[in-house]
Amino acid sequence: MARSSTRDEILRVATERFARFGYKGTSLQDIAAGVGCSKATLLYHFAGKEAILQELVAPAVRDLAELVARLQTLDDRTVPGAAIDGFVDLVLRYRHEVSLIYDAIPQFQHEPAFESVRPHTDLLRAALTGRSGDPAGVIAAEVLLAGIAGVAIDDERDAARLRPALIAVARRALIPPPDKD
Amino acid sequence: MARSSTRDEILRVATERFARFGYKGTSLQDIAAGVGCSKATLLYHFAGKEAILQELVAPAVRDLAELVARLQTLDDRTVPGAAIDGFVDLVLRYRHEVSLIYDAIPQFQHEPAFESVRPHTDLLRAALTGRSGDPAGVIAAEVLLAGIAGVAIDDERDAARLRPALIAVARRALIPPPDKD
DNA sequence: GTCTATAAACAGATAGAC
DNA sequence: GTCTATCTGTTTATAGAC
Repeated sequence: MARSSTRDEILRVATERFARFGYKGTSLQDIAAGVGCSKATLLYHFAGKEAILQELVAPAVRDLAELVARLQTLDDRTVPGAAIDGFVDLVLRYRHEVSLIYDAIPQFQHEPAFESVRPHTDLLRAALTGRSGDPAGVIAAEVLLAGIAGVAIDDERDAARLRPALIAVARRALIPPPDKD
Repeated sequence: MARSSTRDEILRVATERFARFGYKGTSLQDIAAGVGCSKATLLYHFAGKEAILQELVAPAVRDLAELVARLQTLDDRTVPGAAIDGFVDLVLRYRHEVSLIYDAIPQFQHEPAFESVRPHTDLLRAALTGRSGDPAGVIAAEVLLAGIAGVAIDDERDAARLRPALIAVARRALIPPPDKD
């Protein structure tokens, strides 16, 4: 498996444009211009605009599922730290795709390629709170999930520099310091 | 000042649809259907789709400017707490509008109605960090700003219940606990 | 596999009747 | 102030030549 070029280039340009201007804000024309081909060529390689989106997010959705499955094996005490590390790594590995998923979820949440995202982020949120169910903790976890994803879209910044800062803020916000009595 | 009805109803429906599906994801047709009138009626009351957007965000942008101006008068020690309280209140007062501003900024940041948003959020971010300029602190502030705005869009939840939880997570993440030596 | 040409649907916006 | 009808441009997608 290797040679394809045009197909890969379409995916590369589409990922970048979708993340910058949103799914609705990017036309096939825009992508074709970026690739240097015609719209018809795009639609030779993909069944439609939505098929490009689905192929784009598939690896990120798959890795989210893997992360959540791995977290299920941990106990309530160790799971928040692992969830933080895992989510930050996921988001930095798929910066463009994650922001695109946030963008497209309102429209495509019931499409096959997206239907697992909501339940998995629910489990991830539960893992971040040590499955405590505490309402304030749940809200804190949501703030961190949305915030980390929102910051990661800005790919001007070096992932290696971003990673420790994102992990640090999440730990400070979500993991209570040990009692001092 | 009182009677108008149709015009107010257009703004109400547009705010809700823009927040749910994004500016690009909402057509004049969608808004007209929600209001129960024709597209032509929309365009009698407003110069165009963008004019609806601008009128929608104006109060939120104005209050953001007021908040930032007020924060400028505070010293570096007290400013982070005031910035957190002020931003949470702003976001809860304009839940739909704030998420809409996040959505529309990439496209309209240079339009008159939006041009003050970036500089003001820069000042707000600086206020959240006590103007320390510490890179990790700046990233933490961005995570909290984006995360709080992201959570506030979900208006299923009671603002009175959300407020203390949002303030608590922001304080925990952004304001270092007093030294214990 | 890639192109040009074109279809079909939809967008925002206007004209003019009521 | 609201409507129907229409214009114009853009969108996704297809047909068919090369």
